[in-house]
Amino acid sequence: MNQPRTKRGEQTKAKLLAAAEAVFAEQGYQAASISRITERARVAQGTFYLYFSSKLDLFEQLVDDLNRRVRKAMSDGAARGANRAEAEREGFREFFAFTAEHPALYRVVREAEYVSPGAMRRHYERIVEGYRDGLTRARAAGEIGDVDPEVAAWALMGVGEMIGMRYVLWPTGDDGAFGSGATPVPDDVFDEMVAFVQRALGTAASTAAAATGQDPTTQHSTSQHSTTERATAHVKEDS
Amino acid sequence: MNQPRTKRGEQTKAKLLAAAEAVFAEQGYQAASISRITERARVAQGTFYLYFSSKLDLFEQLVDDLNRRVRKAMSDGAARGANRAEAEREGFREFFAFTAEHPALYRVVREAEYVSPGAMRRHYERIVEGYRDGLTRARAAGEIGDVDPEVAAWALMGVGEMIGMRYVLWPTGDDGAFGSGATPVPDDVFDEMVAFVQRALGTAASTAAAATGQDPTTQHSTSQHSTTERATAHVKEDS
Amino acid sequence: MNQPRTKRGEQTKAKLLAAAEAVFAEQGYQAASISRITERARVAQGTFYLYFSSKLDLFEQLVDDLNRRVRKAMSDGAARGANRAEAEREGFREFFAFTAEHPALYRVVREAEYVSPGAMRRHYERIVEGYRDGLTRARAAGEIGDVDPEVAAWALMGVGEMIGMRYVLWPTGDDGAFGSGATPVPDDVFDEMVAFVQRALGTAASTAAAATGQDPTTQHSTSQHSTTERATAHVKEDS
Amino acid sequence: MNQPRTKRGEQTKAKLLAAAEAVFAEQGYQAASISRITERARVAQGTFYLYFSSKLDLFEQLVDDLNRRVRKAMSDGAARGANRAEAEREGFREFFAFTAEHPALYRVVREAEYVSPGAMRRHYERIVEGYRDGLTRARAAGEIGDVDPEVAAWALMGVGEMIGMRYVLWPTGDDGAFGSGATPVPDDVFDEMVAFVQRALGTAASTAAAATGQDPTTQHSTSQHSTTERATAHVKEDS
DNA sequence: AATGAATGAGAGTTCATTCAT
DNA sequence: TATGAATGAACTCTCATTCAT
Repeated sequence: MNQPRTKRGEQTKAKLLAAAEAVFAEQGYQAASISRITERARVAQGTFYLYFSSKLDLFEQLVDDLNRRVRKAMSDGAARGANRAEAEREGFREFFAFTAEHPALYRVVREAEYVSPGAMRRHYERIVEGYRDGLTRARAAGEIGDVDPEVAAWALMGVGEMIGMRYVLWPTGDDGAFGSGATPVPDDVFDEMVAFVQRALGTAASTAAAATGQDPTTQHSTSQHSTTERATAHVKEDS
Repeated sequence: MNQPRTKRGEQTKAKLLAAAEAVFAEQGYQAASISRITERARVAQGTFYLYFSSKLDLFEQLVDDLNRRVRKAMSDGAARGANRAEAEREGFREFFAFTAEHPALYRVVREAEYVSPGAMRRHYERIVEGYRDGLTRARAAGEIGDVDPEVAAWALMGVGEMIGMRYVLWPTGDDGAFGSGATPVPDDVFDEMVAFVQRALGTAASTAAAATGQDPTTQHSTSQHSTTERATAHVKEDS
Repeated sequence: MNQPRTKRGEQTKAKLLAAAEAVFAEQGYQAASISRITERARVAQGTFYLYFSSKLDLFEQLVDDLNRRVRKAMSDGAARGANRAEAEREGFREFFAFTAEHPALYRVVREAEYVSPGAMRRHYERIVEGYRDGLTRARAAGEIGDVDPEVAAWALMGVGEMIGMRYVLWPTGDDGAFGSGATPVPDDVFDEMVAFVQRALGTAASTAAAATGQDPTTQHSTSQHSTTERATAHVKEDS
Repeated sequence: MNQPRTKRGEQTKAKLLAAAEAVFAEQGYQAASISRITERARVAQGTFYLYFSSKLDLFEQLVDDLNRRVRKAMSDGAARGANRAEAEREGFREFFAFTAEHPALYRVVREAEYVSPGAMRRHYERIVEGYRDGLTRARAAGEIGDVDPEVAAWALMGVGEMIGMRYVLWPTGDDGAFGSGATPVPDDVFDEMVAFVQRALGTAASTAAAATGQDPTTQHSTSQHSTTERATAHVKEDS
């Protein structure tokens, strides 16, 4: 409920947040009990209420915190790109990396509609806001086609969320249970998805690459699978 | 637990499923209690266990049932389209209509990760399967670009889900609560989204329209924003 | 929460009410826990909430029920009196008898200010109403002096409550703990109190006795139940 | 736990007692938490246990303190009276004034049966002791009738408590909640109550007045009901 | 087929109290 | 003297599920 006023208190609150993230990721918000969280944090149950007024309060603090961090990661990634196309690619790369490292955010937000609609909307809207502003600037700069930034931003959000869910969070097995080691998106899927998005937006490099016949997939460094070259080459041929 | 053996039993089970859908839509799966469902169905609590072995069983039956119906609606919509582009458009139209009419499906599936991962994956995979098969055929027929049908199908699923969430289910106000009357997607947003998808897929008509610069928005009446003019250029030619 | 719909349910609710009265009498409302009540009633904790929506609901039902019964007892007692003075005496006699038998009412009502102010006021006001109506009629009939029925009724209520607390409920010892066997008011105290009240009201017999210098307290023996016949026998002689 | 040894300590303890009185008055003993009390006193929770060994200890210290002060107020009031009748009247006046100013005492004592029966009995017995001694002396002096001082003292206590509760503490509205501004007893009710008591005791002036039939109510202004005329007949003669 | 009473584990939360600083 | 973090037992209440009728 109150902010910690001593170092010890700060540490305790941090322990609780970390434990909560872990427990939420494992069991989800509803199934996670305060007692399991405090147990994992190795504090007494009563201690929880020193720093959070309720389970919901914890939830909202955690979502807001993770949301801030995922947006930071995404914009840092985008900033790393030398051009619009690279910025898009790197933003998504960071998004998936964050998802792999913090599955709690992802899962808990999807569960949040009935828990805290406000927190859920805030989460999506803030990410979309980032997309939208980037798209608006890019359109003004002629780097992308004449898309509606708002609608496109929501569409991008959807693509990222669904691809993330399918390829980052789902276990490879077919048993429907969650494996412990969430894997990042495979390179070929990632490239395919980026190409999908860039065609949808009419991103310049993509178009240019299509025009020049260059294979734009060479521009990224960390590709691990050889199957991705073909990913967006077709665009030119199609047009 | 068993299938009803009499007409009366069938009606009772149907009442329970309808009540469950309504209660789930209002409160979500976790918050919905058997007693609230039986109350709404106007049967005694014990009656519930005549037809469902557990709350989870009900959940899975309901999700599977709604999934079957939404896929039917989508494929009926797509079949109505005279060409590929129209099929895409009409499929989405039905998807959003179904979402507006059955918010329970939507909301409950998002909550389902920790309730029944199997049911959740099955739901998405079945829809994606439909997309994928359609895309595979369309690509073979040269109606769309050279996209990976699997990845593109997941991306489409993501776009549909997110646009549906944002524009069909969220109330217009900013209060974060859910209004009672879910509204279908506004026309201009719908057009913009369809155009986004068609550019991403390289749907034939779309590309052609983009090339000729024609404005085909006259085909539907209620478009409101100027950003949509180019979105569906192909339709005219198609018609 | 709901009324029982079967015989078994009725019995269970009755068991709960009886157990609650006993536990409230022993420990008071605040200290009594639902689990102690259900334990005493030999039902599961959850059963409690079949018939009461909360601890407070139980409290209010119990207070209202006991209030109804104490007023019945008092008015039955008063009706037994052959004249005004006897009616007063017998009403008080029943009040103390009820207090001895149902200490829960007494104790719980005094605790109720912060629990359910409404229930507390209702309790007192209903009893006072009975007094007030009786006094109003008595004054009209010239059986008592010219007192304000409302204020006098509250004063009577106060006398009864305090004498009851002191002489019925308090243990004889000085240790401040509660004995198990609450004793009814000793005869001499009872007579003294009745005389006090009758002087205050100017009850006919009392005044007459005062005038003639007789000591009306001598008229009765120490018996409590069967000895009452003669209790107000003098009244007639006095008048 | 210990008595404060410094000026600062004394102030802190005083702050705690004042805060406790306020919180008890607002919420009652059971609902009042140490943390709310220390919060209101603007000290840390741990500080509480420097001066009180437990919540119960605080309770008993507070009750004893307030008891001392109410008895002082009452006996000061009584001493102001020029004769027996006036002493009675002024004692009650102070009692109600104290009740209005310190509702905590009143309310908390009624709640105390299960909290600290000892403190409760002590509270009542000390006040009754004062009444009893006064009545004993008055009877010896022939100022009142031949009443049993002990029983009459308890009856007076009851009258005072009930009238105080009804007319001082209860809000005028019918909503059953407590208003913030407790009002002292209205004049007419006060007069009526004093008359009731004086008739019960056979206070000299009262009897005399009754005999002469004089109306002495003109002495105070706000009398509202006609039923009070005869109530304080003696006063005139006394003045 | 249908009822509704009964269960009991487990949830979130509060609180008087202790203790290291 | 004063702080505030930490404790853990105990509380009220909910719920999916079982069972006798």
